[in-house]
Amino acid sequence: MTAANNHKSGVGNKREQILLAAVDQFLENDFYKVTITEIAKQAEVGKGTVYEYFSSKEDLFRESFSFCADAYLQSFSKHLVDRSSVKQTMKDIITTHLELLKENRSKLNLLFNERPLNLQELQSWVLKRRQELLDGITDLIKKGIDRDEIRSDVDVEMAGRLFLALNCIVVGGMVVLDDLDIEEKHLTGLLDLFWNGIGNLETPAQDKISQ
Amino acid sequence: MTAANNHKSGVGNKREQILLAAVDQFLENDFYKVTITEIAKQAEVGKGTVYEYFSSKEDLFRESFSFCADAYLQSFSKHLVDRSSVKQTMKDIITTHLELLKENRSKLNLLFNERPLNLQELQSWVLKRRQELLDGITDLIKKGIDRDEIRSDVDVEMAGRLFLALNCIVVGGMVVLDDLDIEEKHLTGLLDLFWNGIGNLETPAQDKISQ
Amino acid sequence: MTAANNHKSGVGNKREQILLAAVDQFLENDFYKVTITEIAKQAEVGKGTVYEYFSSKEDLFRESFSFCADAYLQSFSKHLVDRSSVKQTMKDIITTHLELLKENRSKLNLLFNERPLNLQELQSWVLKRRQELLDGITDLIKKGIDRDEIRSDVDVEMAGRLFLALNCIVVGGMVVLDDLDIEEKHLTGLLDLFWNGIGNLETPAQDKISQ
Amino acid sequence: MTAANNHKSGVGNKREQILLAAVDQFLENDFYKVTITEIAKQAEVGKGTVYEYFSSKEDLFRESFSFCADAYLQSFSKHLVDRSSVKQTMKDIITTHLELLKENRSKLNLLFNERPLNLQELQSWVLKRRQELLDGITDLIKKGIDRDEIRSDVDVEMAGRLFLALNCIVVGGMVVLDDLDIEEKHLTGLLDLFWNGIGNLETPAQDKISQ
DNA sequence: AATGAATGAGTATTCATTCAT
DNA sequence: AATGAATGAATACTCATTCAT
Repeated sequence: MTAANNHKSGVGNKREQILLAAVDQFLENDFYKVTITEIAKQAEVGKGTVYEYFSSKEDLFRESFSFCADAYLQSFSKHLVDRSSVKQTMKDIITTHLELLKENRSKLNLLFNERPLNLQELQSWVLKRRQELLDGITDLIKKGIDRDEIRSDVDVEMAGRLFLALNCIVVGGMVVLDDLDIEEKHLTGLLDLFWNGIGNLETPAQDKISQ
Repeated sequence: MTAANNHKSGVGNKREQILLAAVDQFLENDFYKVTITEIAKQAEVGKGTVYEYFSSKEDLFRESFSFCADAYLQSFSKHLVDRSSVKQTMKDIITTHLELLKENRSKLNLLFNERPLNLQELQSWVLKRRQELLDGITDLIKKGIDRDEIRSDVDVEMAGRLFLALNCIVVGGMVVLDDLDIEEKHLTGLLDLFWNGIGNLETPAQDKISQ
Repeated sequence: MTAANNHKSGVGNKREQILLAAVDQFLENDFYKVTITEIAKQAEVGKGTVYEYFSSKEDLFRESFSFCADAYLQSFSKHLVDRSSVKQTMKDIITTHLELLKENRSKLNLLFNERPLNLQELQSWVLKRRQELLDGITDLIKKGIDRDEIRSDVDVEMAGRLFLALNCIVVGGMVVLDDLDIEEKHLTGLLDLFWNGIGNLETPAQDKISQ
Repeated sequence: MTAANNHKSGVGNKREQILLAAVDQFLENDFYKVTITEIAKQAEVGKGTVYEYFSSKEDLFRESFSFCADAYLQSFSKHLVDRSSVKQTMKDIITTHLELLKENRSKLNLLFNERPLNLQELQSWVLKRRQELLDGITDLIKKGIDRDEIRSDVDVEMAGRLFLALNCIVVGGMVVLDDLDIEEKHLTGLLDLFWNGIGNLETPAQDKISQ
C-alpha cells in the first residue's frame, strides 16, 4: 500500500467489501436481478454507503466487470512471453482459464459473455475490453506464424476468435453451465482439435467443397 | 373442429399473435427489458389476453425460446441427412446459421447465448434444449468418423462443443456484436480452420508438448 | 357530460378522485412535501393508479394548478362583462376572490403564489397562467379609462399589477395567513384605497417630491 | 475575549461562513432543493461542522431567513425617520427595495414570499417577522395622518398591507419573476397610484356603489 | 373468451443526521 | 472543536398480475 492511500483503499475498506460483493452477485445473476440492497447486505454496509463509492448501479457493474477483466487479462498476459512455443502458450492459457473457472468466485462469465448487455452505455465499453483480449490472442497467433509454428495461410482474426470461443464457450460452458469436470486429456484433446483440426488428411473429403 | 372454433388453432389466432410478438421482443431485448404491455400492444390483443394463453411472463419466455429453438433445430436438421460429406454439411450449417442471423428478426441469440439465464427454473430447461443441439452435432461428427472424413482420434464431445461455439461466438458474435459483414471467404476460412487446425505440420513445434 | 366520455371522465371516476386529492395536498404543502403515496391514500386508490392517469408528479401538479387556475379565472371572467361600472366590477372581483378563499378547497394560493416554483419546467408555465390573469385586469382598467371612470394618466400595467397584488396579498394573505375575518367594510375600505389613494389632496405634501 | 478564542465571533468564523453560504443557497433555491452538503462545501467547512452551529437544516433556514429579514428591516428603518414627508419616505422605501432586489444575491424572496412555508414550525415565526415589517409601515402611515399628508379616513391596516403588497408583489414580482427593468417613471407612477388612486374624481363613477 | 383498469410489491437513489476519531 | 464516512428512512416510479365486466 502506497502513500497515495486515501479512504478508498486499504485492507478491510468498504469499497473493497462492496466491490467483492457486487462481483459475487453479478457473476451469479443478471444485471437486473441483482439489487443494491442485496449487495449492501452482503458487503455488510449500509445501502447509502454503496453510493459513497460508486455513483450508480451501472457504475458498480462497470467496476465489477473491470475487476474481473483485469484479473483475467493479468493471468492471461503472464503467458504471453516468448519463452515457450505458441502451442504450449495456448495450452497454458486454457489451463489457467480452467483453473480460474474452478476457483469458485471467478466464473468470468461476466467477461466472456457474448450476450449484448443492452444497457446501451455499457455495451460498447464491454466490447472494448473484449477486443483487448482478442488483440492479445491475435498477437500470439501472429507470433506463431512468424515462428513457423502456425500455417501462414491461417486467418489470424478468425483463429483468434475461435480460440476465444474455445476458452469462453467450450471450457467456460462445460465448467459453468454443464458443471462438468474437465480432465487433462480433454484439454489436450481440445487443443489438439484447435491445432490439427478434425479433418482426416488421408481422405479427400474436404476437396468436395469447391463451390 | 374448424380453425374458427378453437382459439388455439388457425391463422390469426391470438396465441400465435402473442407468441410472435413475444419472440420479436425477446430477441431484441433482455428478459427484464421486455414488458407484457408492449407484447400485448404489438400482438394487438388486450393485456389480460396474454394471460389466457400463457400463465406468466416466464412461461411466455419459455415458449418463445422453444419456438426459436425449434425453428433453428429444424433448419439445422435438414442438413443432417446423409447426402453430402460431413464437411459440406458443416459448411451448410454455418451458412444457414449466418443467414438466420442476417434475417433481422432471428438473431437467435436467445438460443446460443451461453449466459445462464438465471431465471432458476428456465436454466435447466434451456440447457436441455442446448444439449439436443449438441447431440445433433455430435452425431454428425461420429458419422464423419465412420466415413473416414474425420480422424478417429478426435474427441467427439469436444469437437461438437467447439463447432457449436464456432457458430455461436464467431459467427454470431461477429454479426450481432461487431456488426461485420461476413463474406463467403471468411466462412470458408473458418471452416478450414476447424477442419485443418492452425498447426504447421512441417514444423515439430507441437511436439514440444509432451507433459 | 358528453358522448366524448371515456374511462377518464364521469362521476366517481378515479381521475377526479386523484386530482381532487392532489389539489388538496398541493394547496396545503410544498411540491416536495407532498407525496404520491399520500395522494393515493387520500384518493382511496392504489399508488399505481395515480400513474394511470398522470404521467408524473409534476404532471399531476400541473393539472392541479390548472384546475385551480381555471376555476378562478372562470369565476373571475364572469365579472368582466360590461354591465357595471369598473369600480363595481373590481368590488365584485375582490368579493368573489374572498368568497373563493373562504370556501375551504380553494385557497388559490397555488395560483397567486409569487414564489418561483423552481421546478424549472413548471416555472414558465405558471407565469403564463398568471399573465392571462393580469391581461384580464389590464383590459378592465383600459375600459375604465375609456369610460372616464379611471384617470387617463394612470399607468395601466402598474395598476393591473397592484390590483392583482391587492387581491393576492391583502385579501389572500389576510384570510390564509392571518386567518382573519374580513368584513364588508374592510373590502369597501380597501377598494376605496385603491380607487382614491391615500393622499390628502388638501395638503401639498405630495408636491415635495420633485426630483 | 478576543475574536480568536471564541468560534462564535470574529471575522472568518465558521458560523458566519456557514450562515452566508446558507443564505446564498436559500435565496436561490427551494428549501428542499438546498442541501447541507452543498452549503458545507460553499462555506468550506466539514458537513459535521454545520451541526456544531445549527441544530438542523430547519434551524439553519430560520437563521438564514432571520438574517435576511434583519438586513431588510434595517435598510427599511433607516427611512423611518421623520425628516422627509411620508410620501417621500415611501418613495425611498420602494427605491431601496428595488435596489436590494437588483443587487443580485438579495432577491429577498425569502422574506416577502407569502407562501406558507409549511414547515409548520417556521410558519408562525415567519408571520411574526412579517408583522414587524407591517407594523413599521403602519406607524409610518399613522404619522402621515398626523401630519395631514394622508387622509384621516384611510384604513391604516389595509393601507399598510397594500403598501407591503406594492413592494413585495408588484416590484418584487416584476424584478424577480418577470425579469423586467423598472424605471424611475414606473416607480413614480406606482407611488402616484398608491397615493392618488386610480379613480377619476371628475366623474361620478364611484358613486354608483352605494350598497 | 377477451379485456384493461386497478393494484402494490419492488428498486435505485438522495440526503439529513450521527458519531468515532 | 472539526470532520466526513457511514447510514437508512423516505420517495417516485415500473410492471407483472388479477379480476370484474
